[in-house]
Amino acid sequence: MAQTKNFRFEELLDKHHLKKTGARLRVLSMMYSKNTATSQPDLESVMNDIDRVTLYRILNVFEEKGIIHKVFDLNGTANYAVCHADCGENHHHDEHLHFNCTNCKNVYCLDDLHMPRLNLPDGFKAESFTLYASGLCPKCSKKSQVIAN
Amino acid sequence: MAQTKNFRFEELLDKHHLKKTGARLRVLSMMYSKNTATSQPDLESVMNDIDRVTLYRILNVFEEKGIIHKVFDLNGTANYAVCHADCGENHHHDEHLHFNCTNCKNVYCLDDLHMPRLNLPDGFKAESFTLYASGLCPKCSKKSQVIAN
DNA sequence: ATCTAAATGTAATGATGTTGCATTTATGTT
DNA sequence: AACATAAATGCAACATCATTACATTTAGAT
Repeated sequence: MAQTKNFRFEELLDKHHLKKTGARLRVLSMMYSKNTATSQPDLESVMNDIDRVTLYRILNVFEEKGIIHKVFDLNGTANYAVCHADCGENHHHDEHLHFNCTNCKNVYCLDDLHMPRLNLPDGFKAESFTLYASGLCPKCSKKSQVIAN
Repeated sequence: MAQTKNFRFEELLDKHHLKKTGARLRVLSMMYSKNTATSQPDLESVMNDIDRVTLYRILNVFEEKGIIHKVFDLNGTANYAVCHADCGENHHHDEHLHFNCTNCKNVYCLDDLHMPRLNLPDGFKAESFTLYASGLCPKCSKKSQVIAN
């Protein structure tokens, strides 16, 4: 199974004309295994043998290629999540809800919740929308109930 | 008129039990005179006689008091805008659209566009919503037309 | 096996966020 | 009007993050 998955990631890199390096495969494998977005500090703490700058560049190139998209959390730090939709080079579709838990700080991409159509005031030409929400995620809202009782 | 305005800002500071200092009045006057959000670098370039840390703390205390609210632009840098709605201490209502122009980088608060109600997946307890859009603002979309012709 | 462009590591720099402490100032009280 | 004091400011310092330049290594084509 691990092989199947790895194979999938290698294909993905091929498709975007990126060399299949260990670092990139590990980053992909980590990001695809989570249902929350990942910040660079997160990556650094897990893969402390890979240089900070390398991670920075991996994230950048993945974003350019449309493999991941960037989303800022409540503190303004960048988090990255895999693009499930059809993102292409410099052409992102992350018009879903980003939910930032105020307790565990995780950022969830809720892909099913799409943007409603909005009428902008005269002159504004929107190219993309993003929706943010903050509050408690399922795990943390369960915990806070337990504590309250 | 300048006096009328200043008087208004002094009242505002009084209301929140903040001392009426020159730096604070100037920050208020600048922020209220613009229809876009202001980043700390913006403030620093205009008021280069005031210390960076002082501006940082002014922005923080204004946000705590609900005088301004924070919004991150496409680069993840904090921008601040005056709260037109009824924001109180640690209690913000910035659930309107934040429009980030990709050309001039300005962030507009479009207060009239409120959030639609959304049904979150089970377990998610949202406390606040924010809506982002990016694209061209009226000024820049006009310019780009001129260039195109 | 070799070659080359791409990827990585290292070093360095600038911007920003944040805290501690000494000094100054706004404002209530005498 | 002078004073006392808590609040506000300025300065120094440090942490983190974003970003670039350059030297070295490596993946993949020949």
